[in-house]
Amino acid sequence: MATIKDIAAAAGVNHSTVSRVLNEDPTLRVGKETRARIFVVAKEMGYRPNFAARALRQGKTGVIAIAVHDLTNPVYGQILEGAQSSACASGQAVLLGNVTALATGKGGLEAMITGRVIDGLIVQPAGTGDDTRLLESVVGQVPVIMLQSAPDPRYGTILLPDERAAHMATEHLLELGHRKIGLISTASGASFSERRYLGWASALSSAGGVPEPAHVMSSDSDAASGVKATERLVRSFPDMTAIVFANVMAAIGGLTALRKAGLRVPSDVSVVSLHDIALVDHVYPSLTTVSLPLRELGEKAIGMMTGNESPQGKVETIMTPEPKLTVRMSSAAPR
Amino acid sequence: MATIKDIAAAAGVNHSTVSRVLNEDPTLRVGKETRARIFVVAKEMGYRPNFAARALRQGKTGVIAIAVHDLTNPVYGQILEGAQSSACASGQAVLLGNVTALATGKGGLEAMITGRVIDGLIVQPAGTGDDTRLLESVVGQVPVIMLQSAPDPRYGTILLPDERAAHMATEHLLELGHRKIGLISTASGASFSERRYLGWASALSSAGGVPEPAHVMSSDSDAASGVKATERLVRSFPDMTAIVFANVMAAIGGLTALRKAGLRVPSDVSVVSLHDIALVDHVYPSLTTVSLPLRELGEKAIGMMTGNESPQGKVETIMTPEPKLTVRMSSAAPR
DNA sequence: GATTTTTGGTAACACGTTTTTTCTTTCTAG
DNA sequence: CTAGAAAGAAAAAACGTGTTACCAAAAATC
Repeated sequence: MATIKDIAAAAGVNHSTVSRVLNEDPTLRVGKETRARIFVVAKEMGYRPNFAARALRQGKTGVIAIAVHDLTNPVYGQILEGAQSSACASGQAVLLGNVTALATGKGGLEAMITGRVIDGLIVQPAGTGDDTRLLESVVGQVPVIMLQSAPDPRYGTILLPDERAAHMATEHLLELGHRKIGLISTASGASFSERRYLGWASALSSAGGVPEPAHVMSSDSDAASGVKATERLVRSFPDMTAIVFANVMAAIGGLTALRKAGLRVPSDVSVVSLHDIALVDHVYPSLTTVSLPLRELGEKAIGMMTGNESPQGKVETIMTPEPKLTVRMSSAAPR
Repeated sequence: MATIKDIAAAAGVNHSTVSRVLNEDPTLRVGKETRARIFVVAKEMGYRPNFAARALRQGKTGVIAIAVHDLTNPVYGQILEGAQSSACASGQAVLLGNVTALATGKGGLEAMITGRVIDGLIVQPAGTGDDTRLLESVVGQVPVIMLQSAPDPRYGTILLPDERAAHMATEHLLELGHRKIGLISTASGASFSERRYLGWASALSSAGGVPEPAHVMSSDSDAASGVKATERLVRSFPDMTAIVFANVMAAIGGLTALRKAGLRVPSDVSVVSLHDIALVDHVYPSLTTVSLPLRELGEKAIGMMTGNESPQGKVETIMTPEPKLTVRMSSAAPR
């Protein structure tokens, strides 16, 4: 509650001197003991600059919004945690948004941007129409970083090593001896779906196989959608002996679908999924996964946003930590 | 980017008149056509009030922080979604915090509060020391609402019908014919753990049984912790034929533990859990659950915070929608 | 001894609102 | 016709910062 003027009065100086001392203005020359006195007084009065006043004067708030679709999805949760902790470390704050609500205008994001509440926006797109609507309405008004999206000069982009991870997942199945390997992909049209497809395809090719686009089914990143996509795949291609899931929530749904179809995992069908979350140890059978650096994705996004250059047009791919294969019960050699 | 002065100039009036017209100041009398002109000009120039300036003048920001422990837990995700959508509807924004980070001071919440960034704080405590540390450091500085906590005159409280839900879960098992029913509770000392315990105990009592405190094991609200608690329970009491889980993530871990212990669900041990999340359809076997109104919890919290009276000391229990039992594969009559 | 330079700060304004006060004009009642 | 009320709106003040411009005195230089 103490303002800069209270500090100034207590220290017996002008309030502008307090401001300049606390902000370490290099153009101000101030006596050694005056400076010390100001610091002491400010500390003991528990002074904190008023956020609104500072934001008004400086034209920025230090608040970054991050929009995801589905807060109940642990995959996004990890990204959020990364962003959150990274933002805290640099004195920023993270404002939480829901893509669907935002896109429909109900989220008030529009007002947040034009009202200069937020300094930047980070979006984890799902590859749906909502994403592009949201993007169109905000790009140019505020720095935007799209996670896992197709690079574009209008916004910054951060990518995961999707191709590499999908390649590793597929390779694992190939090494076990599988040859008929399907892919449950993420939303068609999304940039990361593309890259994961390429990883799957390249692994098959380098093993002498032929990647069949028909062996790919699209799914959203949730269990219910994974169920349906898996049902489609096993109905169309009953001879598949293994499936790569581009998203772990879809994979969890996939296990349900396979069970209902009377297929045993891994003896009838092996399953490998991207995204190594805690949950995969607790589904049955536990899922073999390839991890992706999700936390780092969130961290890097904040880093790019708070960097001194504008994020526009920048593209970064996260290379460390590398994707890591963790073999669990859902994958085995074909019978 | 258009300011109120730009609107004023374009409409040929003083900027204060614009402000009062747009905010519908009832004490202002203004000509019919002047008012109309101001509205038109404001709309076509796309005017939005500057957030910082308004916050500075009004002494509040319209931003509410909500702190949870674990963003990757779908249970908390539902609470967040409820809070988020409710906040949006009333023109507020939700700032996301992590309890652990906040408590250690690294989260910058302290600065957010003393800097008047946030108008209020909603905390979902886990019943750990972090919660109380966080609480002590902020209570009195800003309105606080604790979810699912023991009521206290210093903050507002919102409760779920925990006892009723736990009672229903236990009753379901009793009706199936079970008599030896254990409880995997949530963090000991937490207020909601207490209430869930009472629900379990009262159901047993009213069926003529005797609730044994030894048949209760504490677990945190995550799968790994659920594994350990379940192991302890089945090791100590191999004759249990059913278990009530106070938290669904613990239940998911519990399934893993039972499987490893060689116990079949539901033929050897029946399982019922609180919290009806999408995931329970996709574990094996699918979980019988009793739902709790989590979204409503988040919504109500925002409602209490934005209500005209101070939330301090208020206590509300959410009664609608009622807890609902959904029977799935994990519960059956004992052999 | 006069002028410049350095030291150590102060004074004032700007940021964009909201709110309170004040001012002019026009209507109304007596 | 005139006092006062009401209508319609402008002016000014305030919120707490940050920043630019400026100033007085002391010290250094010419």
